[in-house]
Amino acid sequence: MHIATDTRSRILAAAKPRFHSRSYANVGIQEICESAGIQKGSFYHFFPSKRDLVMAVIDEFSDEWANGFVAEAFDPALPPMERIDYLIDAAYFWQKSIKQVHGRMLGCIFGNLTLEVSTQDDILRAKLLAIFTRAKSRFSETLDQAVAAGTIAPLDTELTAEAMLAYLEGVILLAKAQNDPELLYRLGPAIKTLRVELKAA
Amino acid sequence: MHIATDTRSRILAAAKPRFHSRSYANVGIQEICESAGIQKGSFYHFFPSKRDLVMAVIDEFSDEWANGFVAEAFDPALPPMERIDYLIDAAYFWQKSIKQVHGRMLGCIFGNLTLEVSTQDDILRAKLLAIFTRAKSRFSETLDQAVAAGTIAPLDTELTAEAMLAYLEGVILLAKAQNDPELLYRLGPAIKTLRVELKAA
DNA sequence: CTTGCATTTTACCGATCGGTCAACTAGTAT
DNA sequence: ATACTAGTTGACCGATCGGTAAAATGCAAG
Repeated sequence: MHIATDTRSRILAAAKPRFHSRSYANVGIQEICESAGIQKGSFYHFFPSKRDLVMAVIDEFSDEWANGFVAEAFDPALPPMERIDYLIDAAYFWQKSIKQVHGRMLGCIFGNLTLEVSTQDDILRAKLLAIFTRAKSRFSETLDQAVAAGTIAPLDTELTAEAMLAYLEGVILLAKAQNDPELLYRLGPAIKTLRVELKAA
Repeated sequence: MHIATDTRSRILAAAKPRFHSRSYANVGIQEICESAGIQKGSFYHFFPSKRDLVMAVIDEFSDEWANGFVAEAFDPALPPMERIDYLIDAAYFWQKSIKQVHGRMLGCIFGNLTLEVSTQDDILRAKLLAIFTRAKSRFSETLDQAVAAGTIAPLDTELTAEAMLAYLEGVILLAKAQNDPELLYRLGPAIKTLRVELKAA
């Protein structure tokens, strides 16, 4: 591991907040290079294309969440339904802290990118879909355990998990439209009222 | 009303499907002019800027919906909660028919634009927020009537309406990530299970 | 000392971006 | 006939886009 790989991480460090706070199309390679103190040719030594860069950014965000709030929230030591509360809380506080620093509600980078690029780039769409699929399984495992524990009545855990994920993304979308993370606080807890019944056999 | 105003509508006709199927940044004025058989200078005779164009596009979509499916769905003759079913159905069939023609799930242009531009352009954000606010009040009126009719137990109709709107947008987002409108069919009906309780006084 | 490889720099590519401007056309009203 | 105006044209602006290629640099192993 050379110190030189530091260049790659400087590029990522410059790209991450930009893609999060603006959009895929609105962030240029040149700007990233300037911010990283790098020449454009050097950028293309580490990333074959802009798409590869944003995929690396997606991975970084994904890892950050998986090892951070998500790991805390989906702690097996917590009662299942409390994990969902925890996740909503974490999302709220995160968005709120970003707004305090940045002045704006930036929302979920996965949702942002999905709506921007998924009709134009199937590879990016697949990448983002994989993120959502993983998130959904965290929810469905939790719901399975809640049903097993008798905390909630039996339901279609797969579909309800997907519904909860959709709801979370939707609330973040609306909060972004209002530039106000407080909407997450007001609407977040209702996620637990969502139910998709089991289909009769 | 001159025939010449036909130019303006040709511009809009070219712009609408493009902004819907791609993104704000990815659609250029030049492309729109070519598709409309128009010179660029002519475009700027009718629209002061790209932003004004997209606002006109937003208005057109909004009017289309308001006079179409939304008017049908929120028909006072229907029992309140059936109106919501109707709206979900309409959204599903619309997305499905677009996919059949276009090959892709395009989603909701208001949601798409919101996530793309709302950190970068407060005027567009305000415009989109107004769309959502109007949509929310359709939901909340419906819920008010459902509560009054005793169809559903009392709840916070304002917040529940907002939750339902968020859920709808979220489901469309996830469906777009999967490029599959069927998700709307599977998850849509669960919208009626959402509840935000009245705050104790 | 040399070979080889990873990294970086510099200059460049054609294309496109949103937007401007002055000249021109056509129809209308006086 | 003339003057005014809405509409249209085509050329043009500087800036930026994503990406490329070749030469230079630094470093490490033989």
